[in-house]
Amino acid sequence: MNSSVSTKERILTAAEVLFAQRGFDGGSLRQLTAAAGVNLAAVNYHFGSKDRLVEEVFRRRLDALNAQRLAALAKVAGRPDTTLEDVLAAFIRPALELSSDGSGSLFMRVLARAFAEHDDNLRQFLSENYGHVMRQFTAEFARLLPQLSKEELYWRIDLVTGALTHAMSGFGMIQRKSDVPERIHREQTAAHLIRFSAAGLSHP
Amino acid sequence: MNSSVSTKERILTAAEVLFAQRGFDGGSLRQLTAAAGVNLAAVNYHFGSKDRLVEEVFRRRLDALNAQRLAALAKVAGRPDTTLEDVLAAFIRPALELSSDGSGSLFMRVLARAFAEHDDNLRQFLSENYGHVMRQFTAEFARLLPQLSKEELYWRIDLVTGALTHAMSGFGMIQRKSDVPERIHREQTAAHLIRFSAAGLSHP
DNA sequence: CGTATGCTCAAACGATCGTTTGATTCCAGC
DNA sequence: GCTGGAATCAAACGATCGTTTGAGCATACG
Repeated sequence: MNSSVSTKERILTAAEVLFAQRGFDGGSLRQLTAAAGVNLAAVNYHFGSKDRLVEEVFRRRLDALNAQRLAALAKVAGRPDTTLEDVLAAFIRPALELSSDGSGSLFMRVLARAFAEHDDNLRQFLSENYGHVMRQFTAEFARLLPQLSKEELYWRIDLVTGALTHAMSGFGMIQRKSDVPERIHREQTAAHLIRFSAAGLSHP
Repeated sequence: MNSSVSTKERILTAAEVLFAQRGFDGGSLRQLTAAAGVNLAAVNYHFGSKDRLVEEVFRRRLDALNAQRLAALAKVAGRPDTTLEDVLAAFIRPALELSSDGSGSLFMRVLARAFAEHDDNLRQFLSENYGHVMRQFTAEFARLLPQLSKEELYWRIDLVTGALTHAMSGFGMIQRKSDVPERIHREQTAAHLIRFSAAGLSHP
């Protein structure tokens, strides 16, 4: 009874769900392979180790996320009529829209969780692979907020990231208990985040 | 070579350090008891189980934190000349000042990590034991921000919590690499958080 | 002095972990 | 139809986990 999707992708999808629920240490390969309907040894065969599987889980989603962020930023960056809200939307909306493909909302919890764990290896991985995205956003924020010192700007962007991370990590959970359609809830979250962050960033 | 501090407290202190570094699942009782210089069985003897030890780690710090928060809030709540920044300071400063006793900054990472993990048991524990604190703060915020709807206020307080949690979780790490005295760094963090949050909370 | 109580200790328990192995099945290419 | 590499499988490996056990030690009380 082979399904149409490959074993590798079934593992990746099941990994997102399991890691979001139990964490990276808490979710075992036996639980994972049982949920995915594949053999236990398949993880080590296709990915080499559990750690490399975790890395692939991140890479698959983050590549798409940061590509969307950069594409959205490119549409508004450098233009004279661009507002702070435009740049914040480019930064925030793709992160929340990851949930549009079903298991994406679970991945957001995985990411937020890993981010909060401050694992040094993960941070280095994120910095190496996606640091240039943050650099581009920071440059555009600096252009729109010339009155802020570099240090002040870094501080405020970090607080925006914190609010976004927190909202992402709670997204899947609130969603579960609510009967509001996911799309609407996502829009509300994005709108609140953007307005809150714009006010926090631009205050004198 | 018995130290002057009790075995129970040595375990609790070592637990904060270990759990902050490795997480609750990643840190084992053998690593913990080795670092604390006590026997492996001491944890189960004094606390019953690893889970109850984790609970005690939280309770010891959070009792003090929320007592400080409520004391600070009581000084300003209900008064006609109280500002939004005053209430935010009562909410934020005790959380950051937990670091003043050395291993406290590690506990902040533990707490932020656990909070991000959205463990259902932990959330229930926090809600049952410290929910009244959040309720009092929410009431005072509502008094100072009468133009906001209840729903709008909940949203914004949640974003403030996210920014605070994020700042707390990064506190220990940034501190390690910096040569700025901890007290100064804490003041800067608090000042940025309060101003950022006040702007985000009070925007129209 | 005898003994009860609180605590510490080395050792072992069963369970579960990530990983490896070697046989087996599958399927494309000659 | 045969062959060879890719993929899957059950089974086992050694390591580590949280927890339990029972003997040993200390101190306080009758």
